Amino acid sequence: MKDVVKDPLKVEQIIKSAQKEFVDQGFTRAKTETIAKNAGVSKGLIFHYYGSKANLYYETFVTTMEMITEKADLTVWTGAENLESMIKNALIYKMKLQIEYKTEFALSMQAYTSLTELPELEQQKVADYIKKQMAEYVPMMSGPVIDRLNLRDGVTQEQVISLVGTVGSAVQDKSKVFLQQHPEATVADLQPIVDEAVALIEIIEHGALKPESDTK
Amino acid sequence: MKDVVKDPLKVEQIIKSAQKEFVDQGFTRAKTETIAKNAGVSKGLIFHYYGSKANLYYETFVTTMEMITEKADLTVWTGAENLESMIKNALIYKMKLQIEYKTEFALSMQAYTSLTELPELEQQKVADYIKKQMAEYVPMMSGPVIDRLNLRDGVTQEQVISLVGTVGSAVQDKSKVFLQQHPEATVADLQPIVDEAVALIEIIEHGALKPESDTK
Amino acid sequence: MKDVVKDPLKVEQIIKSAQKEFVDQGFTRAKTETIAKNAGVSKGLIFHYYGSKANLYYETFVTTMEMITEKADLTVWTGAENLESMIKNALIYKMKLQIEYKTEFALSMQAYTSLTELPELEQQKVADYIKKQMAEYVPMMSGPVIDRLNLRDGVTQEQVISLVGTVGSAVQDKSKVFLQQHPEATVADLQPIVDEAVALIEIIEHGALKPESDTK
Amino acid sequence: MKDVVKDPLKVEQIIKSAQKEFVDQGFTRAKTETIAKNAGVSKGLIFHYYGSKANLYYETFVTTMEMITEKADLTVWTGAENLESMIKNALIYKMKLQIEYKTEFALSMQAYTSLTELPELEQQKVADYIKKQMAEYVPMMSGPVIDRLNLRDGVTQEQVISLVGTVGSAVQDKSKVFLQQHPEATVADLQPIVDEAVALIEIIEHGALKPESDTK
DNA sequence: CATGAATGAGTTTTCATTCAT
DNA sequence: TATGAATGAAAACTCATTCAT
Repeated sequence: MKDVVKDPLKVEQIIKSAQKEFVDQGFTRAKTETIAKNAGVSKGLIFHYYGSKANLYYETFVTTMEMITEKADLTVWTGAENLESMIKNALIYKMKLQIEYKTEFALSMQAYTSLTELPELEQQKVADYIKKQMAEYVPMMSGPVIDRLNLRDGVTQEQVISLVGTVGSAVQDKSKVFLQQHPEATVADLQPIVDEAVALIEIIEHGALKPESDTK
Repeated sequence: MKDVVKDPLKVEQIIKSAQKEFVDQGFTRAKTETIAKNAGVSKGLIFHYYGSKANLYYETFVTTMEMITEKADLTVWTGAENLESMIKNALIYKMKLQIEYKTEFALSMQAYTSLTELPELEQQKVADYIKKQMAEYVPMMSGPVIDRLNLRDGVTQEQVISLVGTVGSAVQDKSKVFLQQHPEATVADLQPIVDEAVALIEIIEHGALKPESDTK
Repeated sequence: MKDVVKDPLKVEQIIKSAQKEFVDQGFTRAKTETIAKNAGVSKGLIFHYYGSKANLYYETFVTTMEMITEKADLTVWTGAENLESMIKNALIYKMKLQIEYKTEFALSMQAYTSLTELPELEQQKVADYIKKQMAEYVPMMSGPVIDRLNLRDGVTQEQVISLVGTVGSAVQDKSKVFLQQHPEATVADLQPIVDEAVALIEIIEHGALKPESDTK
Repeated sequence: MKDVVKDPLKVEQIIKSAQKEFVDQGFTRAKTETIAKNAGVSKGLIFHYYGSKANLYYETFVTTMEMITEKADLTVWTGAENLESMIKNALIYKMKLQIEYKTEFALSMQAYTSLTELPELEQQKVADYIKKQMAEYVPMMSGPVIDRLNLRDGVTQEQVISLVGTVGSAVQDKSKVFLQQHPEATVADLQPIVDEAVALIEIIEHGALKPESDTK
């Protein structure tokens, strides 16, 4: 597929249409016909560009992930003074993105879930991409703040990252469901979910930090 | 389908074969032909019993969930003195089950993930089942112990349940991946995952409980 | 099939159930399962007795025809003085039967129509039966009256029989449709159809008979 | 189905092949595979064009009816001076068509007969089409001549139309059977059937008209 | 004799993919 | 390069028929 010359405009239309269809229908029930129609191109072009539906999925996924990570402003993670404010900032920022790029986020969250629907090869490729991303981003995102935390004896940075990550995922899940049910929601509407999460982070913080540093 | 007389032995063989095929291939790639062959019955019988592949999935899922919940010994949850030992006991017990009933657990964990592959109707039915289960079991399992905990001011039971549940899910995910990669694993092999989780719970406990009670 | 000992009661139930199902659904869409269930016997027995669905159809058809012709009181045809009264009597009598034996009549009328749905062999057998019946009954029924008619020169008995038969068929068709739409209809409700037909017969009579005899 | 672009040539081949298969085998026993093969197209294309076998039947039926009515030269009906010559002309003309378009006519005559084989929806659609056609054509065809007839007192136009129609149907039935048995028959071979029918019409005419007008 | 659970051949239908234009 | 009509392999599903009990 590498040597096929692609019209950037059409690529954009195809990917956008594919994102929507894959998110709405899942990989299996998504129809290339529908994707092509909504993209305003022919079915043939999609296969010309991407070779197969499975590879279209992979490319759509990768493109989407790149777009998301590109938009991600790491400073909201790295600039915070304590866990609580970091999470709060990060969550709010993420929710802004999640609202603005609803479909893209949904796709990224659905990817792991869609794995079994894919053929062997693409299954592997998507899984590898996710693994690579994880390895790269999770520490990068939380590390700088974690470094500055005054952890209790016996508590490791990895544990804190793990707990925070877990809570973050849960928040993202809740937001997704909420956004599916309220497509016109704003950040304000998601505030309760943020507040809930922040409260949980507070508990974690209290449990992870040395008493003297356990005051904000 | 309710009034079709079913041979319990064949039902068992079919469900078992279906569990394996659905777990291995996912709903879409699973072939009724293969399920029938491995169950030692005819394709026709499966349709005679279950009406459609989608409904076979639903019935397989429900049967599996019932089997799992039936095996679940709630006392491991309800009998513990503190969060840490409760989680420890529960996790170890759950892992034993997860090893013994690898396929069943995999199916139960895959269900949510398979939703988009199912036709509308079954999608709804599976989702409803999951929702109902959640509502029923989560509080029942963690409630009794949580009740006895001496929570810090400002920390609610719901928050603790939420945190513990989140960690539990993460452990289950890790175990599943591990078991896929090491099909012959024993509980001992999963011990590191348990230990990790227990450490996280300790942090949560420390963060959630009043200082005076925060010593075991 | 001849050497299979059959329980007369069960035969009756099967035939009755088969008549209804074949009439309601047509041969193709009729299900042996449904026939067996409504007959209160097992599917197996039907095949034990009749060997195949197609042969069941044939036997049902023949039994039905025999029942109808047995009930037919030929004197209503043979006793009349003129065409008009013959037809009138005959039609009314036939309608009584058609109301009383709705399903049986419907089956007999549907038979020709169902031919293409049958396998070669039964197609032939049903067609032969119809042909034989026609050859036997039509002249027997109208002959005696026709013999007594004083036909115009150039008008043959065959022509009159043909015209009368044609009108008779048309009436039967109309009655059937009417009975389908008004299952609880009585002979009185069908009177308009009879009157219409009688008027047509009057015209035929007028056209077929010598002027001097053309007055009742 | 309306918005699928269809190659007129292929449509023609498919419809032609479908006509033959449906006439030869009836709806149920007709195989889409056979239709496709004889049409020189793939099975897939037929479903692409028509969506289902049942709808293919409906479209084949409608196309056939349209072709027949298009070919029908109404002047043969409307131009005649008296009943007898009208029928004679019409029958002969119709038989020419029936010979030339044997399959098409056979399909049109079989339609009513095939109704029970079709799924509910198509059953309805075909029945509706037939009803609509009937309502539209019968009066148009016979009306103009009937209008000019000098009917006896007590004889209505409707009655004459009814009788003539009945005879016409009977002729068509006979011709169809004859043509099935003698596929190479010409109009001349069908002459006896026409003559028979004309004789019947004469009788009707004699019976329906005022004596003074009852001479040609 | 009678049963009805089980079979599997036979069909329809779907849709990713191809390829002539 | 782009199209989209056409393909046909792959699967789900049906139901008459069988046969062990």
